Amino acid sequence: MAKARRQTRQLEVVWDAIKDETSHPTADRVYEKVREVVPKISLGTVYRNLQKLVAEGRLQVLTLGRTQHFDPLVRSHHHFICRSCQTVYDISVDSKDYVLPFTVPEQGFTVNSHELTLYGTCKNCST
Amino acid sequence: MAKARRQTRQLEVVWDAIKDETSHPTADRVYEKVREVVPKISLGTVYRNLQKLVAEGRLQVLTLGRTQHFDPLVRSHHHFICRSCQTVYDISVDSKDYVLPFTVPEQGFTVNSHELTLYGTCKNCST
DNA sequence: TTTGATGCAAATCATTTGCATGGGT
DNA sequence: ACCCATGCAAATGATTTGCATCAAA
Repeated sequence: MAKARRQTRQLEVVWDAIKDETSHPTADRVYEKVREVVPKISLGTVYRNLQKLVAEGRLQVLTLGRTQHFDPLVRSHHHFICRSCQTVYDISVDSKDYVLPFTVPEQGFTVNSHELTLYGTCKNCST
Repeated sequence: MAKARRQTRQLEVVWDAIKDETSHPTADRVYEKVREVVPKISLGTVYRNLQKLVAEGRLQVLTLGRTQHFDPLVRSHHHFICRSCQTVYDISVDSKDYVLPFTVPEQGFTVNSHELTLYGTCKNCST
């Protein structure tokens, strides 16, 4: 049987806080934002709900350094990270002509997904 | 003036421990290995020397989850991570014609490097 | 001798977890 | 009522850092 999914105010508020974010916030950042609506929410609950959303495929996780960033844009896309200001930009893959034919090390390997990250300098930091 | 580079036994031993590794060891794993040669070395020193090697471009860092893995293979290559056993495989890029060209979000962005990671199931885990 | 490198332990940072209580269903 | 979700605080895991001492140069 499927696990009971429970509709709580906290989960709803966490989702509302991130669903339209394009800034790839950290859990802590989401916590601050959510606190404005539900001041008594705990950081642990924010983490638990973010995990839940990730498990459901409603969020994607991007690890930068040691910190997780959450990203509601789930359709296939890549990231551009500015080495100067650390800002993460989404790169949508409209022109899929850019997804490449992969060659895997040996026979017997199956590729299910991939992640492409570009590093460089963004517009703002190019001075 | 260039910073004084000091040749220590610890740095040498850390390098020796990792220079031919293909298993993408963590700092802790390197620590264990190095201890066999210099039992009194401290974990902090291992971290400091790994950082040093990374700064010099002799090692590459690969972050999996919250943990850094170190990789002496510095020539351009990608990674294949098995979702089942978490093993990291190197994929060398002989034909570099294989990722570029990139389309960046807007004008004014400069791409210096990129990282491509493939996820899937490796030979051993395919049963 | 000078001062960067080390060993040790305590500190930090992000995240997770145990447990008693609260609130969906 | 059942039992998942929450709040709180303590625990964890990886990495970093302060400081006195050591050892390359």
